[in-house]
Amino acid sequence: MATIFTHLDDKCPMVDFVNLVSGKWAIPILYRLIVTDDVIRFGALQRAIAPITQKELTKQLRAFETLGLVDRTVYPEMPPRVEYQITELGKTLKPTLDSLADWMREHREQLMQASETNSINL
Amino acid sequence: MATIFTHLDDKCPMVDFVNLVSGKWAIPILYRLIVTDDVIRFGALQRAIAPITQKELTKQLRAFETLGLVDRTVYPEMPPRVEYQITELGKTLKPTLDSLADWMREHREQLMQASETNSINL
DNA sequence: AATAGTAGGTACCAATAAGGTACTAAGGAG
DNA sequence: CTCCTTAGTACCTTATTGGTACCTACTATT
Repeated sequence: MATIFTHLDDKCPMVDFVNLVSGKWAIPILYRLIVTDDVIRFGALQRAIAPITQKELTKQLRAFETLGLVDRTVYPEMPPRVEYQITELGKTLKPTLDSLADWMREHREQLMQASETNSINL
Repeated sequence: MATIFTHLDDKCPMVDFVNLVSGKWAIPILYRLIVTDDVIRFGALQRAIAPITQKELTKQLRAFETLGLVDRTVYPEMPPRVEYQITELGKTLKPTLDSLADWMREHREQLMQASETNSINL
């Protein structure tokens, strides 16, 4: 999951990045919270990032809370209500993730075609 | 590893992204190839992205080759020589990854401090 | 009144991904 | 002769992820 400081070296900021913000669903979760730009409940978040599992979403959100990227508010009701929101620190990732989303939208077809013609494990 | 198309939906470009460009070391590898902007041998690449293992680097590079993000040239010599280079398609990721590297450099201290005070699994 | 659905988890087990050696090839240096 | 080189591969162990089932207590349907 998140944050193994075994190799936080200056050599490569990306290695630092994967050590701090790791996990398959990390970027999709942060991106969804950023584009929402408001509080969002756990269930709504999960549906937006489908097919992430509850367990993974919980684990990642807790890690992001620890890093100060996400705020978590629990309402002691039944059934439970928990609201999440991107922090100011988390919002500083917006330009970067917007850029990544644009890149993906622009090159999705080409990438899919390449991997199909070169036959990859489906 | 790379490319499971089970859930390539339009809902979230980031979910598409993690399905195409997946793996812990994917971003560090692409970033290193992009900043190098020239051919680089397997060993040099591995040392630059330490502590990645040979196996992981090989696996990811093959996946990127399939996606058309990386060129691979084998020289039938002994000891073997294999050179890798980012493609034009791969270079289109440069602004995005530069932005991510800048973000990491700018917020590294804050993130590390947050995770230390909030005590995370080391 | 008994069941079904709700939302945010947790516990447990299976599947997958990643890491750690050791091994290979042909030649050159010591 | 032995060691060292490089880009892998094979084999095995560990870490991460996914797939159910279960819990809480209230509300709506049957």
